[in-house]
Amino acid sequence: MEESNELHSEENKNSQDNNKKRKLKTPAQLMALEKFYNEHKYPTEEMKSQLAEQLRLSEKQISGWFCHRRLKDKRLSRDETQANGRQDRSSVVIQDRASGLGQDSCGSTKHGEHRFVDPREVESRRLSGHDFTAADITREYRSHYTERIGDMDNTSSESSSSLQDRLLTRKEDPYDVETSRYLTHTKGMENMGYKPSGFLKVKGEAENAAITAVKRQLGRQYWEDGPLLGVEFDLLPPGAFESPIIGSGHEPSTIGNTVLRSPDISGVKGQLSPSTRYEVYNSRLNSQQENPSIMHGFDLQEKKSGKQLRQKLTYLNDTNSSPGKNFSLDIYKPSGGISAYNSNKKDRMRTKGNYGRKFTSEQTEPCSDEYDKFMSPKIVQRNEYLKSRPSSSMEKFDGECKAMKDYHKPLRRMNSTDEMAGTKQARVNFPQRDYGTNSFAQMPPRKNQIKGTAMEMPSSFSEDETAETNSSVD
DNA sequence: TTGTGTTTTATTGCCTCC
DNA sequence: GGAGGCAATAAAACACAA
Repeated sequence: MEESNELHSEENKNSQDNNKKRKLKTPAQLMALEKFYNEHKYPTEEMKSQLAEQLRLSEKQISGWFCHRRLKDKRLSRDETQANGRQDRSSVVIQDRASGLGQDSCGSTKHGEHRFVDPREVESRRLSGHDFTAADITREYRSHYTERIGDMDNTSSESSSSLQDRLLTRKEDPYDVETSRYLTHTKGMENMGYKPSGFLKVKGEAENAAITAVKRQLGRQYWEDGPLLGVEFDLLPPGAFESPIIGSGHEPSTIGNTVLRSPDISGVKGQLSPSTRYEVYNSRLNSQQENPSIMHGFDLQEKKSGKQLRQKLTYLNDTNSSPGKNFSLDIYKPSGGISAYNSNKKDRMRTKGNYGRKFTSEQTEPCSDEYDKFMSPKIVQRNEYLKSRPSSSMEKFDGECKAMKDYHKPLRRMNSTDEMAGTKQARVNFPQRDYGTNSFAQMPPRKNQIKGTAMEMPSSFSEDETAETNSSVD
């Protein structure tokens, strides 16, 4: 350990030269990391190196971040499991079994029983294409990128297990509608050749049974595309939440033969779905980029709204991040961990941490285009992905980075005057937006959306997107 | 403004695999 | 033995309530 200590001390010296205190990752870095994490929970050294270079972080930091990220996933999954354990022990069993496939993304070598499938092996296999036919890969990519183009979540067999787990183990919450929807869809995907691996497969089957049981208990017909478990809700007034959540937003989104509706959140209390700060942040950024002014306007008015609204919005957001919704809401959503996942944290489903953090002058955006890339409108990402998928993630990484450079050139920060203007603008724009047919990125951001940091974050809002947004409204 | 609680980041030690 | 990873821990950064 002496060596490592020396190394640490050396690094400490170096780092301390720069800053004695720990540095927070910038949003760009976080997004990049999250995105990469969702694709590669166990990045190779080369990947780490490139990532570090691109994000201007040390490889050690990268490694550390990934490690902590995996731990976070694991911890959250565990907590989630415990939370659900009382209500559905079978779920725990299933989950534990499934964890060997990916739930334990860290593939802890300490847990020998999980070693039979090393996540790294899965990862490498995924990378190398083993275990998948070319068609499977194609399908995976297709489902991956069409389900949520530009979305950080992933449906790949293992890398999203954590999120899937969290999403799929929530029996007690209304979210299960989405879950069942997702499972239903998963079935469909099986028919299409998509085979959920490991956890998804096992979990899905069991979950269906549980959902069926719930349906029976309710004694009412379960709506595949309707309100939650036989509960009908009154439509929200168009002005609710200062956003047209209802209105056009209730127009079902149609993808293929699947009709997806934005779930009615009225009357749905609490039971927030998992959401990482990053997710929140991401969703905020999505909202912001869609129309930065909206954020500010909303933020200003929302401060008085309190938790209730936050929860609703959170649910909205989370609902949209549910797998089932991903088919229509191609939102950049990571499969990241949860910041609020248990009873203790339900009320904490608000933005915290990084998203409100201010970046010091020392904390420069390592790759503003990188940042923009991940902030990029879904359309751009869709085009990116559909156009051509780079042979490697890093290539894609680079490509996107460059692409976004051009895309967000016209961006500039708003000054306080702009902000005020934006606030006004927001009030005008809000009711016009079609949340039903667009991603929830266009939904009203939550309270505290980019509080304080809003001005510091490079906006990806561009004229093109303005046009796009407006056109969608029209 | 301050105290408290949470999250993130960094560090360290140990373990397992190669 | 080195590399990579996990777990525990401390501390910083932050949000929020009083």
